[in-house]
Amino acid sequence: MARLCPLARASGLGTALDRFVAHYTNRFDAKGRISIPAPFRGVLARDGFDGLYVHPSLDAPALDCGGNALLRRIDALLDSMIPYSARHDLFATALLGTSEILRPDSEGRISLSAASRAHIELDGEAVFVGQGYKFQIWRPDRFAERLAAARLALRQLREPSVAVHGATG
Amino acid sequence: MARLCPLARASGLGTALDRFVAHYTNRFDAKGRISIPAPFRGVLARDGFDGLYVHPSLDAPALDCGGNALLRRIDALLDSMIPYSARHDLFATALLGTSEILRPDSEGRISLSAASRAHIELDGEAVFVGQGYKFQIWRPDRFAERLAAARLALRQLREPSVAVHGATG
DNA sequence: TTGACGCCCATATTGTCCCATGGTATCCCA
DNA sequence: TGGGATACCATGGGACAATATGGGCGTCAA
Repeated sequence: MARLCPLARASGLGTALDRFVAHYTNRFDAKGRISIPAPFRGVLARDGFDGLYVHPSLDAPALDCGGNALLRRIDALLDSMIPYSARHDLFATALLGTSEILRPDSEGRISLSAASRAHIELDGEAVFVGQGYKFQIWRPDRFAERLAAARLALRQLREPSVAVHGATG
Repeated sequence: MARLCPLARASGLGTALDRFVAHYTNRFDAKGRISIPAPFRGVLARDGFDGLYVHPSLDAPALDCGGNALLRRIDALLDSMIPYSARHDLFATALLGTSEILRPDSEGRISLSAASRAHIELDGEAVFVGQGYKFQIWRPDRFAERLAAARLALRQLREPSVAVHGATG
């Protein structure tokens, strides 16, 4: 079984119904396949999207993944623009041109394209990070850095005057 | 709307399956033929257009391709302009006058006209870029440049001041 | 005749489907 | 409460199908 973060294990969030929560680390096999965590597959099934919509994250070295909920956000953005305008085409290129619709196999595995793997420099393992209406795929060490930075910022926010190293989570 | 297969209608997949998404790089063979990516062929088949409508892009060194959905967009654009106006005739010439209708062979390949190839300086390889209701054909290096620009523009539009570790949505 | 084009077949590669397996968590019953 | 049985899940690998690509051949028009 995939390694589950302690928070999810303790709270039972791993079985959340309609939102992607918690994070899981899985391995790529020799064929380049990787399992979508079962809880995420459950969310996708509820979402009604028979497949997985994937595109490079705009703000992070990661891939954004989801179903109809994610697709609706992209549709809303494009529909707000004038068809056939330069602006529409530019955004369609960034959002649709770099996307893929993957079809998980019967075991719930996907094969990421070479372009997607290269974008986040995936190698051997990947972390699936729940983000509510979508989830992200990270390179493990990059995600650890991001997580550490987030925690540090949180501590500093709560106790600005206390030495960071002494704080306990 | 294009006809939806029963599965797509039932599962809500229609909006995804009827759109050109992702991008693929294919090669020209010695005869100047190139394969339309299979997923795009599927969208075209669903669209019902017998052939492939192609014309030079208005704003980019690329070719716009599609079926009935693309033609409807062009019609709508022209209908929004004053008939016989200079503007109307200009667009009609650009969108209709320089277009061609190609017949893919039994393997799903097309042969672009010399004019079309010259327009985007195609040589050896071409990138097929999904844009929803249409797709574009690019020279690979030009597409890489456009993609970088598009992603930058989108990032700036969405969140002018992005938090380092914030949620990306 | 010659070259462009459509149609057919061949092939290597890639992707998909199916079954197997080992490990882990969960459940059930004593 | 504990221990065994069971279900679930990630992972591995073989078989098969789909796809991109190469090339031959006949037709038609210039």
